[in-house]
Amino acid sequence: MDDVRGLSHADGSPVRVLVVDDEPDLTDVLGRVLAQEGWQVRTAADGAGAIAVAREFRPDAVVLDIMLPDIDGLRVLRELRAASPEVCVLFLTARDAVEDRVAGITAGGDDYVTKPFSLEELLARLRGLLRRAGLTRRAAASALLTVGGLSMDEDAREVTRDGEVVELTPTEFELLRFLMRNPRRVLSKEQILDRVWSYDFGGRAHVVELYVSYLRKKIDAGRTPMIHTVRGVGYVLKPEPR
Amino acid sequence: MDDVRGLSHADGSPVRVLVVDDEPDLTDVLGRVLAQEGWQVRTAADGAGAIAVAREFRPDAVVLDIMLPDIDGLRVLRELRAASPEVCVLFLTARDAVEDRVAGITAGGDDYVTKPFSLEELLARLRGLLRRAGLTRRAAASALLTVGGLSMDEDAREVTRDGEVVELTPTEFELLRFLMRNPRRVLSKEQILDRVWSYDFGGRAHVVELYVSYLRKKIDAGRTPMIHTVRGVGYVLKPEPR
DNA sequence: GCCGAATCTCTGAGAACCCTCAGAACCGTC
DNA sequence: GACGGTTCTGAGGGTTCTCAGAGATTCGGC
Repeated sequence: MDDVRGLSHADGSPVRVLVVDDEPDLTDVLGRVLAQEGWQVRTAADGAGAIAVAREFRPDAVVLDIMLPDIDGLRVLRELRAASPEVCVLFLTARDAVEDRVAGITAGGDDYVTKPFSLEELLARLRGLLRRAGLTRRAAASALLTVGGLSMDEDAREVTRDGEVVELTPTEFELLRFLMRNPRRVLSKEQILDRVWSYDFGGRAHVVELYVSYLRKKIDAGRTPMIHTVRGVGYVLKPEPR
Repeated sequence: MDDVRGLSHADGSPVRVLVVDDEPDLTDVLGRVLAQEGWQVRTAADGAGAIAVAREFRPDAVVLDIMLPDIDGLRVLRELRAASPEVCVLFLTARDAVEDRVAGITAGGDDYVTKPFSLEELLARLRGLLRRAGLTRRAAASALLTVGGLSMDEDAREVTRDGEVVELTPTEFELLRFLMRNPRRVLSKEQILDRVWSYDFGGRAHVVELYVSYLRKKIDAGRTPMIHTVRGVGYVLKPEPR
């Protein structure tokens, strides 16, 4: 379970993540979700706060909004790096500000997510960052999720059912990833919507039904179904009984 | 995987690289990239610092900017060589200052890269230096990359697909090298841009699409495609299934 | 077996994304 | 200074993806 939910240090202590953004709603949600994933979380609302917190918290990773009220995010980054060069950074950026400002970021191993993002995407990126940082010296094992006859290689973005490759669109992929990270657990449509779709998505839960139907067509077609409807509640992904 | 990512000494200890440049942004990114490649890295911002660090760090290779704020780079080199004659040096030079100064130096087996450079180019040069110096675990054979029916001789700059030689322009070659070093892993356009293009390149990710299209014409033309588009994410190089 | 509610699926429109072409700008060479 | 090769910009066009609406279907309770 440990490898699926929270990653931890070699000694078992939880990974520390610092979240920096000036919207309290966002830091709140992020803080809660990350904590739920088994990480130790602190938040800060601006650059000065981030630097102060980092000094004593010594985070392993930082989720950092580039647009901060006081100091420029890239400047904050440099400060953080000066204190601990190893720290991983996941940037949050507005869609249009991507091209010019984030240039060079992904080269150093860091990554970014454009607002508005889905929580699953942010989590996946963060996990990837930490995984790669912890594994630099060893072989770069790719993240492999498996549930019954289903398996997903997150790096290659390849999904197979009973050995056969299945082509998925980005949203389908994201939905399946969420299901595979929570096998045997019934997930409500609202829960799925909150995790897989961007936080500013206004639409109804109807899309979830639609995409579950897409997934079924590609994954369960003709085989023993793995995606089950729990009427009035939501959906479960279960490995077929052997 | 180990031979692809980090090179190491015969005894398995990681190769030590010292990076010397007065721009913190540059040493920062370089340091992280090199560390990610499995090397042990230290940085210095000037000649005096470099000499001091080298004394105790005893690097196997040095990435050295010729233009340093305090001491002339060539002077630093002489100092370093005096302490350990074996050290490999990769010079960083401004474009116009090339001929007069570096010409003589490279005779000694060292190499240079002109600013602004792409990270892939610098990495390739550094790997080449270390390989030729006999620091790698595997034999000092020429660097040969192979993915399915594709193979690339980095020294000869020759690429073949299913035995047929393919002519590539410098940028195409660099792009393909990056893809071949990360087979089966989906690379985003931003990632590719950050690695294959020079760090001062202001352009849009659109160029990546363009060059992928060039590469496809030369490499995949008429054959089973190896370069695949992952819509909304990026590109992957995959060996055709056998 | 019937009914209402929940769920599934089909369709189409709009948007996002990607590929390619043509030409301009930029080399280095002769 | 002209030329060939390379790199990059911009625009057009085709494809794919997402999502809303509406009808069809299934499910569970009665």
